[in-house]
Amino acid sequence: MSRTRVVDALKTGQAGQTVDVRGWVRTRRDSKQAFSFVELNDGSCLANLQIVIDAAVPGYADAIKHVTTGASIAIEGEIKDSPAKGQRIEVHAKLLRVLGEADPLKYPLQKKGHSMEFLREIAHLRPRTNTFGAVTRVRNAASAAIHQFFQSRGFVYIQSPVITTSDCEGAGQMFQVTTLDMHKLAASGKPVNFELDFFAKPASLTVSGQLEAEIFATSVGDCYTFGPTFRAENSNTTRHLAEFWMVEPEMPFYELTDNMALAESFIKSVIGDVLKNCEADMAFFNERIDEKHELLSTLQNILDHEFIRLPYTEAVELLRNSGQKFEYQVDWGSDLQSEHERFLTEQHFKQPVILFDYPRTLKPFYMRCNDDGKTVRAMDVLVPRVGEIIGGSQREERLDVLLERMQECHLDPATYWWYVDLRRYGTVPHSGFGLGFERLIQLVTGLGNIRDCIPFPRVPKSADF
RNA sequence: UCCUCGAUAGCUCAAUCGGUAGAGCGAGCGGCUGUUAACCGCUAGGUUCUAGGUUCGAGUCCUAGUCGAGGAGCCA
Repeated sequence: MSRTRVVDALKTGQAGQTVDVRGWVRTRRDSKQAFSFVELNDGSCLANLQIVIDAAVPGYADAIKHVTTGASIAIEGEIKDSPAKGQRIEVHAKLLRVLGEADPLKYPLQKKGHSMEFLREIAHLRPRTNTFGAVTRVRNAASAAIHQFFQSRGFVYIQSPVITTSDCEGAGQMFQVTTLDMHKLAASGKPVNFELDFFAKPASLTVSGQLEAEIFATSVGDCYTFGPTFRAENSNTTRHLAEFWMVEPEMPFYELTDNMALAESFIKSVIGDVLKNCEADMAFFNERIDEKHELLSTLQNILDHEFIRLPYTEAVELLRNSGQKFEYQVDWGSDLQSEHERFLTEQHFKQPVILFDYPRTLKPFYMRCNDDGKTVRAMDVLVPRVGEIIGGSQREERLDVLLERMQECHLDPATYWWYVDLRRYGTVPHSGFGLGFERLIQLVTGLGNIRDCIPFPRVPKSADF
């Protein structure tokens, strides 16, 4: 007999069927003389399967002692309609095997709730909780939805390199990659000779796959990357990770307005898919994670309305005339503070906002310059709860302007020779954006801290597991 | 990196003016019960984050550090 997953047993199981179910014990409630109730979870869904084990099961008296929270068991039994409220069906065990015990004195997970901080310290066990089981399934569903969105539109999935020797876009501090012996180097007191290093030059972990994606956008067409990126910034916030996953589509012949439209339908599509495919998990987040129980309505609101499109210059005007008191003053030419962004998306519009046409001085060299000479075709998508979830732009496709901009940003075109080549040979208008995957998970799950949106968070001073 | 707060039982926390370290939950045992975040009783469980210092006496005050949380900056 093959194993039945709990999700299938609960969904389609009918009284009279014999099943083999296996998983981990969440709780056990005893009726001393008669039988025990066991809540079995195998991770296939949020809900547990209730197992009834009575004294007639071979070895009951001995085995039941080891059926404790966290233990793994295998059950052969018969599905019956449950006489009590709380579940449609239950399994009456005929055979019980304890596969792996979990010493109740030592097993760290209790029946009752734990703080998120504590669970981070036991990241190897936290997927066994309701919350992290749900996060894991939602993260999976969102990944699938992302590929589905792009694949159904003919986008090509590109694997951009994790190790790079180009200081891409200066998007942030980079983690160095080396095989040089640091102890020897430090002891020798001599300067580092990178010619002796593995790649014969300084190498780092990537901060973005965008520049590589542009190569493929200008060859195979619409494409996207979806992979890990690394920032060695000393950021200690609820919205930053040193290692995070980023989705970066890049499209030839797209102007900024096309880029915005794609970003909007992308976010809506993924949220819609997750709501549809993870109903129970999403209901759980709405009930148990979001204190106000507004998660589902917030997400539905995002689906139901068109994103606001607001030029940076108008946003500055709006903020200045809002009557709202801000800690930081709003000036044209300086970046909006998160309090300003939050005001726009959470209080003023109460829905996602796409800000665009930023001052060129605030943005990197590759963004396309507008004719006004002051702004570039940049866009940021702001969402309630999370803030900036997408950053993107139309790329500068004109060789002369690009070179001028690189000079302005004190970048050496020789370092970016291959990137410049894309403008030298058959250049086309093109656009793209980057979406922080964990921030999307934050938005969808309602979790307050991004460290709970990735299985094993890497942040300053912490990279356990 | 900066600002604020915090670290006490397995977990979540309390401990008044500097004077014998407690509770709830969890766990063990017993009872009760088609139970379901079950319920009732009993029991065990402590290097009060680390290193110094002040004091007759420090969980409590001082100094330094480590780690955590929230906010800010940077960004996705």
